[in-house]
Amino acid sequence: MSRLTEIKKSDPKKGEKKTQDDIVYEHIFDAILEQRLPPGTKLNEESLGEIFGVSRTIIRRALSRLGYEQVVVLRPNRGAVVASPTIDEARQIVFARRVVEKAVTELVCDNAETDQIEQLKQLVRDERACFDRGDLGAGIRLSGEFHLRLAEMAKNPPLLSFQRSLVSLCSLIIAQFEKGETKSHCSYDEHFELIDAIAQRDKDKAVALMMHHLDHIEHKLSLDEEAADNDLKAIFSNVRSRKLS
Amino acid sequence: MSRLTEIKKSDPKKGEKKTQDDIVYEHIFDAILEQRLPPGTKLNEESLGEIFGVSRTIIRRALSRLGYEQVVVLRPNRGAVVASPTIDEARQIVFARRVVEKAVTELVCDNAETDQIEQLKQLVRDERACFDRGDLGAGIRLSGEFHLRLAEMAKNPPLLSFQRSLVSLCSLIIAQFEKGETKSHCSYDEHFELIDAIAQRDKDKAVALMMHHLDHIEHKLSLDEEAADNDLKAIFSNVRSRKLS
DNA sequence: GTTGATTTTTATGTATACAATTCTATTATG
DNA sequence: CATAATAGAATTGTATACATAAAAATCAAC
Repeated sequence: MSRLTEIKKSDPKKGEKKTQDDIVYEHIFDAILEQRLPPGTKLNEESLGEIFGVSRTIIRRALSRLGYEQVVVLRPNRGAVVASPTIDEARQIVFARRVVEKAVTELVCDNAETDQIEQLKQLVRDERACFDRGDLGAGIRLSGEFHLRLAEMAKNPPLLSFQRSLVSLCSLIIAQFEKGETKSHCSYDEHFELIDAIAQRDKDKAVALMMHHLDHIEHKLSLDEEAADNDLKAIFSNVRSRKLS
Repeated sequence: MSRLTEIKKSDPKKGEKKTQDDIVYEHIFDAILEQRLPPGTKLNEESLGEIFGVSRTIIRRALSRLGYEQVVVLRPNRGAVVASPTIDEARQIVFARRVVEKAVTELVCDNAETDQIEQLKQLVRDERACFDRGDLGAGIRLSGEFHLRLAEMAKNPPLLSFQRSLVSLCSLIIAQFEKGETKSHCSYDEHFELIDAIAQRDKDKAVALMMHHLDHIEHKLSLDEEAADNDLKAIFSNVRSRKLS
């Protein structure tokens, strides 16, 4: 396999303290968020090493970090795969996100500065642009970044770190349970509403909007559950009329 | 340095799927929780490797996991040290814990099974025994385990993983800001009360008790802040009567 | 042809060697 | 005497080699 991405060792750009495994981590992370690496994909250490032009040491570091965030599943002696949460696990993840997002939203209403709010708006404009031009992958990533930016604005590093894990897991869930349907991704409307509520320092409204926002994800899960159920029933609809083995 | 702990490679005990870095991770984790490794301690990779009888590869894995949980601080090219949160950071950690513990407590009130509650009680009895016999270290660890057990009972893996990080950070905070004072560690009383509320499925009471429990930690921080302030004032009380430089 | 055992191959886990960086001690200089 | 510069030691970062465990392929027997 050829080296798609050469990592320069000495790239003395401003403020770049990123180490090599950070870069690999972010590339894989983004690829998962943008659904270029769908749930279940095996992540071979040597292949990744060749792709990024680094040794397995670096790849393993990046993978174990992703594993800690539960975005990939590390199976001892059997390598890493992109996580593919069940519907139940997805519900638990969304629940955890409700808990965190509520706290984050309230903190942001208290602490947000006006220029930060302006930056948020720009981010959502970018998000809208992506969806408009059909770039789903980048759109989903920016949608996730919106929520990460909120967590940053809450100025609580532990919550931010947890949010990072939850946002990527949610992107994974969306990737897994929302095959093909694009229209549901018009989340930017809700993002704009949320920003307005925050700008008005209206905690109750902002939290309500956020919960409503999460309801949408959860609703999809129920739909999918029914669909899967129907599929199974369809697949085995002939069982009763046949001899069982 | 001698090998304090030999790790057997083939120890086919029941259900033991622990890999070597898990074991190293837990040993260091426990040492931090029990305050045998005080905040600020440098964690030298080679020394740790000799102590545990493994190569730096394993040690680095364990350290980066601890770093991800923010229990140790990883400074690029400069090694790992046990985290020593400032009072502000401590407040943020306690805040995050309020958020998680509230959710956990409510979930546990809904889902706790009677035999789990009995196990909890036993745990707190053990905790009390530790403090009674003066084993602060083990007591603090069991106190932390009480909260981890609650998070397990909430049956929400993402919340549990976050709780794990927060509990160890809180132990660190207690270690840092509560030097010498033992009497404050009579948290087991509050733990018993909390168990009762859970057994009665009284959500409001349980949450209130939990918040009150966390108030105690936060109160310590304020005390310590004042103390530090007083110390500084005492140290420099002679400045005004002296020539400055 | 299907099943099961055995070998071969591939991938992961761990140790080690070397490179790059930071820390420390010594010396030089004002 | 303090400060700066520099050489050396110690420590971390990365690549690689080897050990070990899965997975795949081959072959045997039925």
